[in-house]
Amino acid sequence: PLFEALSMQVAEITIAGPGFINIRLSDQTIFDQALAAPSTKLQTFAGQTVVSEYSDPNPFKVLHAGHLYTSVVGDAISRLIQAAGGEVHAVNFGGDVGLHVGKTMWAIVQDVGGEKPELLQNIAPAERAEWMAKKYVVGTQAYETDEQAKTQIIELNKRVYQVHAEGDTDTPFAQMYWTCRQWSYDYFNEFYARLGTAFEKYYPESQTAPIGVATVKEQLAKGVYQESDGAIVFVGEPYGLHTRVFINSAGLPTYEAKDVGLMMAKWHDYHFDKSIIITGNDIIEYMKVVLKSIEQFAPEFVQRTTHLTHGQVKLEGGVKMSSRKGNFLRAVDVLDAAAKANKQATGRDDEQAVLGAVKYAFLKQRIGPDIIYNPEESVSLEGNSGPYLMYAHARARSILAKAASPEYMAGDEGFELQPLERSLARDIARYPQVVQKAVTDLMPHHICTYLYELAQTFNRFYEKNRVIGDPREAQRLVLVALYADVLKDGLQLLGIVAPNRL
RNA sequence: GCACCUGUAGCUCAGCUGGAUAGAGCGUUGGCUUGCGGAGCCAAAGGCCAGAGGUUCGAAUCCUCUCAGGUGCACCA
Repeated sequence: PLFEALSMQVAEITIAGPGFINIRLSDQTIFDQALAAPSTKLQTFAGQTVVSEYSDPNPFKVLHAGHLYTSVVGDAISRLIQAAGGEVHAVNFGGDVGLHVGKTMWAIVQDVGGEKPELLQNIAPAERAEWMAKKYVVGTQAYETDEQAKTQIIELNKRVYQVHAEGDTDTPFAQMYWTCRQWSYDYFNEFYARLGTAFEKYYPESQTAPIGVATVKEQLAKGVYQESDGAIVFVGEPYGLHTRVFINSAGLPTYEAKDVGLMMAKWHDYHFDKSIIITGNDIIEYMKVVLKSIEQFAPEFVQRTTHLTHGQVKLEGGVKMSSRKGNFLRAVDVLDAAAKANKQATGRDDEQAVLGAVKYAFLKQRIGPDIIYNPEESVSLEGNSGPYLMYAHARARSILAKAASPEYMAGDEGFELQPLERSLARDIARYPQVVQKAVTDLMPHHICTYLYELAQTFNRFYEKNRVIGDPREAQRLVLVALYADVLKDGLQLLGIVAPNRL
């Protein structure tokens, strides 16, 4: 029976040199596979609960290019997992407590002239995020150059923890803190909405910190963590890692403890089958230590966790950046550069095209190394770009709009494809395998590479073959429809909207 | 110093669970295109896959070393 089934699908088997056998599928088989391609359902994550953490901006600070990048990548990966049957919960972790908050709050209090929450109303809503970012820079500089300021900032940092511990919403300082904190979250939400991504839950460090502290102290008693110079640390050397502080000598949790708390909170909330954390690659070693420490008391959490890391976003031409001075590449700088380039290239303002351009430019590259972003190239309608594929999709839809909806008659005897039809059908048929690879590797760029190749194959076909009015119109229309569907589906997996008309 | 990441065409990148002649885009050069949205198509030039060893029938891909660039190494996040 297997042989019989095969013989229906295989057109030819040839020896193709030493060690190679070529098996040519029948046109009917290729065509059937193409027909099934756009609607294939993958099962890799079927029935699994997946927590996907990415973006992770800190309240009281500005969103930089890296946040834009990780948001785009994290969104695409979440969509991939979802497409493979997973139930994805996108979450976001950020520091609403910690030294940077102390620095910013210190500068804010200085700037408005005391702990007077009513004075915050002088800051116009549109300027709040920018204003706070500047205060962070001022606070950071003061912390480094002014001993007295440093002492005050450390004190404020403790007070912020206290505000949380006591549930303080009344004192003037607490009111200022809560107001500014909310400004940050408003600013984040607006940004994510613009990108077309959304988070189910924010895990502020103020929430994970107490959990982390409790967990670390509990495991301290069991010997997982150790005391050292008044701090609580995890000694990583036995595992080939380094030692890190989880609770500092002042008794405050560091990022490490907050991350431990985050892991516990995620588990408590979701009982995940898989936990994916997407961050910059500067914290690879850090994360290894944190995970190794958790592995000592909750190995299954760590087994289910994947830490994906990516490089930094740099603008082509390389502007020197210094986060200390606050003149690094911000998320809006990237979007503005793309919008400007798009306006120049097309003469129009088109938010979807700009977003498609930026997302595609980020996603087409393998996750890992730094990415060099070129705004002009990203918005170009020629070459391997988001707008090019969006256009390709619109053009295909336009062909379809001119014809009656295609009907494919299955089971024709002696069904044959012409060479350019065949290569198009073959490329379409490959789609599920490509998505499968992207899902398995958690690498969206495979989809980009494929979609662009598909568009090229289509253009070669389209160059030489009339669709409407041709004797082969019926099956060609089917191919065009499948092509458009695959493009739309693929772009959608990347988080890119593919309108029928541009 | 130790650890990790990266090194493929002029530029930006695919290809990396080993397999046929290493592929795209941009840029350069030369053609095509009165037509379903020509934003395209065809072709040329351009590579010691950083370098050297090793494993293998076979290496851009795996291992070792060297070189170059980047990042991280206790109370920041």
